[in-house]
Amino acid sequence: MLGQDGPESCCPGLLTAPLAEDQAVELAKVFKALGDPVRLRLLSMIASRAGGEVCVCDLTPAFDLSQPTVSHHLRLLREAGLIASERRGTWVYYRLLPEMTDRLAGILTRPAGQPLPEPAEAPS
Amino acid sequence: MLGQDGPESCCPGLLTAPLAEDQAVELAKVFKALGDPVRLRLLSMIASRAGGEVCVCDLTPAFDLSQPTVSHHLRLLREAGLIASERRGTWVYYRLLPEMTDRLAGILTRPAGQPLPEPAEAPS
DNA sequence: ACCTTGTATCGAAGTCGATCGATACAGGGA
DNA sequence: TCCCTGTATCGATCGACTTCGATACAAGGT
Repeated sequence: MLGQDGPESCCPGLLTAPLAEDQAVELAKVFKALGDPVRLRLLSMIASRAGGEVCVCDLTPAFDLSQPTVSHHLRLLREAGLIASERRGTWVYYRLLPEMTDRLAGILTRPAGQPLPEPAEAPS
Repeated sequence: MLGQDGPESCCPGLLTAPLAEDQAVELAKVFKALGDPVRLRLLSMIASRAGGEVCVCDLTPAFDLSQPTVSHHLRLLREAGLIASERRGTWVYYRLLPEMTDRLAGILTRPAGQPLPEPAEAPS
């Protein structure tokens, strides 16, 4: 997904060169998963947890939402490649997949020397 | 917007501490603006342009979309604080606001030493 | 003043997404 | 085996979003 580490497809960064259509579609799925306050809070609760794992039973009561709704949001985060889940006995634990957040951070980081903005010419 | 540079409110990062509700709401607006392939391509076309500015008249024909639709997407990117616009004569030029992408990159960057993930105990 | 071109706003149509209650599934304990 | 708890899936509802055509607005040229 998202080109992993092929040197040509994924990593020149959003801010360096125009994004191809299919790369944009893939990236948009991940950003869309982050585009909800509940999912952002879920992600930050999972990522900031010492030990790297959180039980769903600790996440659900932190929201004024039904259990199916929280489960739905966790599913979207998982399908976006941001978190992974593992069942151990009765409980399910979620953990951050830092490869994806690392990739997003890289995509949003502009190269060191940004050309200075000066007024453009009138277009054709 | 989004706490600017108060040392307490915005910048500990998504991955370090649980996000407060209102911070999550603000952040989600920006990520939601990035959660669409058309807007991602628009942003990357604007950001990667030498000179730092792009005329709308150069952006619109790059999509199989009506002119009002492209204008709508540009508006959402602008309202998210990702780009700014300026009219010069007949044409309108858009440019990247790198403060916002810088902030997102910082928010998605985890601190150097991430604690090693090891299985958690059964919850109460 | 009028027309022409570039851009934004408006209102409507169709699709997508968040949320819920009901229900199914998984696993441990009596 | 049966029940109880934790979690996921299903189906429906309702609001939000994307898209369009029509139209308004801005600015330059004739």
